[in-house]
Amino acid sequence: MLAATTVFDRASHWPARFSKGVTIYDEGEPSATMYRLDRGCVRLQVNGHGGDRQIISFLFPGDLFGFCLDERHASAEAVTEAEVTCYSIASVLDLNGRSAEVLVELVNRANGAFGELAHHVEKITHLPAAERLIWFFNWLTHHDPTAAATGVIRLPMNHRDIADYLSLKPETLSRAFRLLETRGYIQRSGRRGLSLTRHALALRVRSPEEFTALEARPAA
Amino acid sequence: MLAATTVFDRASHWPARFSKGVTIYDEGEPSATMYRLDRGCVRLQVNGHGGDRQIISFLFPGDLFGFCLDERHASAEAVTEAEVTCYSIASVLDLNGRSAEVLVELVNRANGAFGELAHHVEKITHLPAAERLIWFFNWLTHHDPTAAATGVIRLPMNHRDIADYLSLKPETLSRAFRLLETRGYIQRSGRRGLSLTRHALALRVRSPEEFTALEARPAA
DNA sequence: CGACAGATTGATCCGTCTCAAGCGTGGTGG
DNA sequence: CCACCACGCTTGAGACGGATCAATCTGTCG
Repeated sequence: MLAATTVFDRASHWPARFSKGVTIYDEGEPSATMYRLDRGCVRLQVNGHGGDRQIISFLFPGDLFGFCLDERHASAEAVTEAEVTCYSIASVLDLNGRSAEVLVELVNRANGAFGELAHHVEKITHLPAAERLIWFFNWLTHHDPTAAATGVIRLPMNHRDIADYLSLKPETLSRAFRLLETRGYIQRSGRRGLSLTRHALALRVRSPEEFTALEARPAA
Repeated sequence: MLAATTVFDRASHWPARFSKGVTIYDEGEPSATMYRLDRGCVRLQVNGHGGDRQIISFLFPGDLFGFCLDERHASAEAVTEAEVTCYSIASVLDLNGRSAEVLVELVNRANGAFGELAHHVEKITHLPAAERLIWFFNWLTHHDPTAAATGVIRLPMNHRDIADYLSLKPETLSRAFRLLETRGYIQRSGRRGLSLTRHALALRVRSPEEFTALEARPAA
């Protein structure tokens, strides 16, 4: 998967680093640079009127972001210290004249992001709090083979970020955490550490749909 | 704006027509064709577990859709009788080798859709029912210069579609309609016709943010 | 080790969903 | 062209889930 992104390495690029909490770009800014995340975690978000914030997606190493040709449609902020590779958009466009892979890669990435967001919307609007959280854990493990195998997750973001991603208030999220813990789906260690129990892992091999529908609703 | 889409007319293309309610493609299907909508209205949607449906976007003439290179990430259905131009994806990719505009056009469309969806999520998760509806009217007028000028709208879709787009139940949507009517923001004629009143039009010149925040909340 | 931001817990409120009847419009057939 | 029928929209009453407000607790970092 890293190989796929090296398509762009023939365009002009350079490394950069953003520290925790820093804004990488803001919605509405003109865009001249796109990024590939190499280490850390980044969030894409839309900031609403009254300080309300909707996190659109969390990005992990290997993910591409900011490939807008005109201006930024959302903001990007570093969740943790983040190392990225920056690509000049002009030179990526130029590269397209020489290599057809560029279009394929960009359009696939864009469509993938769109599809993922579409499903995210469906989930956060139709699932109750605890099931949204399970959905989130499932989604996290898709981006981390280690977590998928062992069930151990080290959350890079705080609860407020998760709440804004799942469209819940921190208090409600906290109650959802406790509910899943009580029911034996997760075990927590500290604020950022958690492991999916055998119980949850066994269920997770099936489709997320079945998992959430059949197992999270009824009381243990 | 129609001129921009004729970029693709150098690729192989043909016309097609779908009647009301017909599925154009389903999520998960392999994709070999992309479309430009010429007349009518199409909806993109994700179908959840228990018959729950989230409408991601309504498409209008001039809009491009289905430009996935591998498989469909969402379903597309005709809201009304719809006339489209179909483009072979293979030949669009081929065209990219000869014309750099192809990449620019596709990536811009994809990013535009992503940005719009991101904002849609923010709205439907943070706004109360009546304000979501106002947001929807505003969004509709962006796609129809005539409506923007006169304030008269002929809805192509039924209330159930609007409800699934705004993530509301039909009953709640109905109450939101009545509320806006009572407060003098809209007048309705029949099930599909409505006009934004002077009151609403005057407010609409400002940003949707101000409009929804300042004017829809307090009782008249 | 100490302090502070972030997380938890409890009590209460409010908006939307749900279930159940009545419409009314728009489309159909006579 | 009009009358009728059916589907979709409307309206009401009640329940429920998440939001809110406020106090306390606890990891994490200096």
